[in-house]
Amino acid sequence: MTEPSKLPHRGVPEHQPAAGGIAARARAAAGPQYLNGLNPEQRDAVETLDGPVLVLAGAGTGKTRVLTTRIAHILSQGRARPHEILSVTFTNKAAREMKLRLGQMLGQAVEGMPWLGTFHSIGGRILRFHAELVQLKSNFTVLDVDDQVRLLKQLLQAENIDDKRWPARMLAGLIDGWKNRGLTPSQVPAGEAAMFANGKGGKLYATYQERLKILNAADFGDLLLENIRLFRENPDVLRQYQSRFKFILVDEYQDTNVAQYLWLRLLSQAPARPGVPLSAIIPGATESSVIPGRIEDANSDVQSHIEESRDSGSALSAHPGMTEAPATPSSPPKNICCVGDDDQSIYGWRGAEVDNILRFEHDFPGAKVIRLERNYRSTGHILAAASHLIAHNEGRLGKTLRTEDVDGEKVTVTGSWDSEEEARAIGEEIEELQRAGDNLNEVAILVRASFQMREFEDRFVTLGLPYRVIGGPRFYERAEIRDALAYLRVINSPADDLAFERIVNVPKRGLGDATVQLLHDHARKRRMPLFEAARAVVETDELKPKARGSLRELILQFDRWRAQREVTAHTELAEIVLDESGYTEMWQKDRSADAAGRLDNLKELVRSMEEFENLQGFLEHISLVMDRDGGAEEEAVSLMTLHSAKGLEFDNVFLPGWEEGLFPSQRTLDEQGRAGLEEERRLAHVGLTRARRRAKLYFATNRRIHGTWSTTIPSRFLDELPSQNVEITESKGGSGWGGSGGYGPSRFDNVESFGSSYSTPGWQRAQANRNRSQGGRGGQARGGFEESQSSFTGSRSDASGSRGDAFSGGFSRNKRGPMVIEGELVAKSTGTVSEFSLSDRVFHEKFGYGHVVKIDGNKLTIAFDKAGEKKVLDNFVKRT
DNA sequence: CCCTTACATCTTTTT
DNA sequence: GATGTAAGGG
Repeated sequence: MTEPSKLPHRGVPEHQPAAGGIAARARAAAGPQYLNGLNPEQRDAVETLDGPVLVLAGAGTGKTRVLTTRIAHILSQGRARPHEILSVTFTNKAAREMKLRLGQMLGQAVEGMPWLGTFHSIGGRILRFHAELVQLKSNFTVLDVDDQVRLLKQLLQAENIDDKRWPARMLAGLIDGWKNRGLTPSQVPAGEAAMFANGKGGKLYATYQERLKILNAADFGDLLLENIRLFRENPDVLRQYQSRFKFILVDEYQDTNVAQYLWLRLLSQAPARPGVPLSAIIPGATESSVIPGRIEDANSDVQSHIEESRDSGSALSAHPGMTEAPATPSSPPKNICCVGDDDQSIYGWRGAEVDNILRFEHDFPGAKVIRLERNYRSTGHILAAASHLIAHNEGRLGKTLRTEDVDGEKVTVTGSWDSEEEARAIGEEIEELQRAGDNLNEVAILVRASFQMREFEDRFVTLGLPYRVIGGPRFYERAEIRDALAYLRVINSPADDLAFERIVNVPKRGLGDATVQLLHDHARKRRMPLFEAARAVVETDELKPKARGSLRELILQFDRWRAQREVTAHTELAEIVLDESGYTEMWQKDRSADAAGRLDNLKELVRSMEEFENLQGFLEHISLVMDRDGGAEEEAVSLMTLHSAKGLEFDNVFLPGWEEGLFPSQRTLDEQGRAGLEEERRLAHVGLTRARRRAKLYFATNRRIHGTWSTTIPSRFLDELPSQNVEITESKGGSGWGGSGGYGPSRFDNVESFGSSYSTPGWQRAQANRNRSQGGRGGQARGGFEESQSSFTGSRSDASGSRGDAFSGGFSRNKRGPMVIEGELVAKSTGTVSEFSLSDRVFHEKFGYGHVVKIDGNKLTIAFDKAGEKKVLDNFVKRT
């Protein structure tokens, strides 16, 4: 606790004094006001306006400041007007913050930046202008995951596919993945399309898209994918946007997916004369010199990317641009500036392609790369720990974060007996901080998975420690909000079948599955929306009198509301609808604990409508811009996942649950192999770099996962921390462990006695593999891998080298996790012949007996007698 | 048609 | 261990 009480930068990391030399200072003095206080690299990033620029901005290096200052610079230099700058972010929050900061920098006039927003909101905006060109109407509905799944469920039923075996959610995930990769139904690789429902996947995707058009709806993926299609099929439209956007800025570029990449690429192909170097393009010139031929080249260029991705069957190589030559030099990309940090790419599982940032220079020839490596956030020890950890990753551009700050306190690692003790220890430490005068707003607990949160909540409730959970279900994803929106959607567009179906029996009106089915049949036969079908059906005697009566009543209500819409303010209309439909009443009568909260949410929804001019405008934006951000700013500890912590910073950061299987997540390791491990490591890096002054890591020896207690092993990431920046402390819980002084090897010897799995053949074989590769050369497994990844040797030997690592020796060699990874790599690279053969009878601890149906290296597909078909590693089954 | 019981499932989640 | 979803009985 010898921390100096005031650090010069703390709390204002973006307003540090210029740290450059005399020359830099002189330039700064000469330049406009807003450039003051930028360091030389930041300033370079702001002032390099022409040509492609990639700003590699490490954690806490002033990324947002560079982006906003750059916009200010473009505007003040008269290089473009506000509506000629395209500036995309991923989150509404980031967009809001940029608007806010720009406003502060420029005085006002930010309203004139219509093209500052998220990928999806800008994509949606463009799409609405040209909706008819992609078979939509401009008031199309944006569906969320829920609607998507329900629609797909219907399609599955129509195709007579068992949605037990082929869940709609899975198909939704596949389609989402395809859209993320920029693939329209016809472009999906045949192998992948066949994966779902015995080859029907591709067709289902196609019919899904058709249904969306009939429903006048688009899902999130469509906002970009249909935009790309729009541009490709209508060069004149594309040209219009290409010449409008003089400058393009992209935030968090490491998180872009293929679709976003293609979209950016289309927009950034400047219509230019062949052979004119980019530097010669002066502002304004792009407008006048439009040469159609070149645009088509730009188009077909991107088209060929897509074609290519279709041809290559594998998901990995499907990334366009991975193998082909650089973009046509004669149509140079224009002024695009991407800011990102490959070390903070944590959304790979959602389709983000780290390769986009890794290949930037290749994709945009002549690109200038600027590294921001001066960290203005964390103390020396924290930064060193984070840097050393992330250095274990192989696939990165490489940055070295520096700080001029003091070393501060070492990063601490604390072991506890179980997760309960972990929560207790953290609770006590927070109370201690509180007593010492720290603000609770500067304390955060970052967990890997949300189920970890409960334990902390329980603890904090008993301690009376105020906390707030960040993340969780979004406001508009809550059932009551979606119900209310569904009513409004049916009023706005009677053809919105999904919305109609959602509320037709909410509250209960005696219109159950049978009735809905009847309406569906009727609607399908006459190719009309459900609502129209309902109108027709009530005139017949197909329904029982009771159902018929309530359906007629419902239709009359909607007719009345639609009429009222003309004469009533939209907020008032919403209140009337919620009231008259009996929806509010339904919750008022509900005696469950959260009913009151739901009613509050409904009020909040109506309140939020005030910001929009009318119902139409509200509905257009609601699904894109509604996010929580609960206002109440009382002093409280923040509790959130590592993912939602990105972009935030706190004085004190607690990082519990650093155990194998949980963090790194076993599932990620199983599914994504080495890439997954690296992403987990980036997540660890993100976690550490959130901390300004104190980062505290924890692991528990026992944790309850899925209801049963299991013994866990400290995360390998702990081993990867540099010992000189880490301090190992004893848990204050005091239970369980005798104080044998820290947790040395002896402790982990203890741990091992718990795990019976350590004597299994699989474990021993894995250990043998591990030892071989530890030895460096020679191991057959290792050799195979090195052949395919030539750069691996150097970085890895450094990484696993014994010097410096905090936990080298001792238990770190005895961990279970790495084996799986190594084993998988072995399987992939050497194609080791499995000791199993087809139709062998096998036994699995969890799934029971079965027989082998497919062998892929050491990965087996086994048809279990009871559990069905599963993929397992051969380590986990025994021949019978 | 609604309510009950059994059963499986169980990261992360910007839009 | 809790939660949500799907089939069965009233």
